Amino acid sequence: MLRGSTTADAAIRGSGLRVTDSRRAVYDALCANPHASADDVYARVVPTVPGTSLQSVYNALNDFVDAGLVRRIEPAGRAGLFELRVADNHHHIVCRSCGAIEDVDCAHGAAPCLQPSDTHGFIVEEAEVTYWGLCPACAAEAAA
Amino acid sequence: MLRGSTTADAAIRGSGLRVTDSRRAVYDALCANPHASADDVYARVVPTVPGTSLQSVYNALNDFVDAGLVRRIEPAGRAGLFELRVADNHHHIVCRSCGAIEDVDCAHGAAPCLQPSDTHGFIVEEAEVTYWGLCPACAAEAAA
DNA sequence: ACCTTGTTTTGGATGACTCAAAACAGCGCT
DNA sequence: AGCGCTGTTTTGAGTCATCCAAAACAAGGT
Repeated sequence: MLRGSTTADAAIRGSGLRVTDSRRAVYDALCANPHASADDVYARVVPTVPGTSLQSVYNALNDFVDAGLVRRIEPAGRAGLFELRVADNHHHIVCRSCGAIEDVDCAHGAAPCLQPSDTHGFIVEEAEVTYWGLCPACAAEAAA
Repeated sequence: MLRGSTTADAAIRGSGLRVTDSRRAVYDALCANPHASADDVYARVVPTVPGTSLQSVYNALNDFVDAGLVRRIEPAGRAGLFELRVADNHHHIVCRSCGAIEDVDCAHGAAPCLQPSDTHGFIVEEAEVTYWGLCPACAAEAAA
């Protein structure tokens, strides 16, 4: 029967997309790994959807992003990452050593959480913050 | 004689790097275009340093970055950009429509200009902010 | 002027991602 | 339950930014 989570079904269908095994598996993979690259997702999807392709994963991810179901982030120097948390203006903290990523809620509540000092006439729609540092494990290792 | 700017010479030599025509030209290109991709730099360098290669531009840019002379930024979905402003914790505002970029000084003065609400145990070294929006030209066009 | 060592050139390789056409499968309809 | 329209997946190739490595070359101290 290969039933996946019904929440995935609802989310996918609710976005006006057809529900397929492939998409369900991609959605579930993102639930299991909240900051996954396309390769990460593929690795999780392959065992349950044999014969699937990396391209299908990209298709599904891009469709989800277009539908507003998934958010794509791209820390400098890394492959794109996908996450299900969406539309809540949260940010990210990235470990410079091992690449670990955690969510950081916006310190100031509602979006946009910051205003630039000088907009140069730009209309600012969003402020994206990336904190760079060391995760606990790498910090401990560096101290030794 | 092909003399380039003496400020370039001083900066390059001051970083412990040898002064070459190629590097001088790359430095000058960054002066002329404060947010240039490797291709942009190459386009500006070729006319004055015939026979140079894109790889040489990459070499020079990477050497500059390693030496702390140049900063590399990478707005999501775009090629890396290089700038001479360094070590002053400024941020960027990027036009979603045409890709125009401007510097934005840190609203809160000294680095790091923000602290996350929850660090998840990470040691935060830097906060990088990217403002996304519409430049004046694209905003005017969108309004019409 | 010379020699050491850093730099440039050349050519190839990689990773992340996209494009496009043909095969396939949801799901609304009857 | 079956049909068919239309969206989805597969396959295979292609692109772009960037890097790697070996050989030719040149900056600058002696």
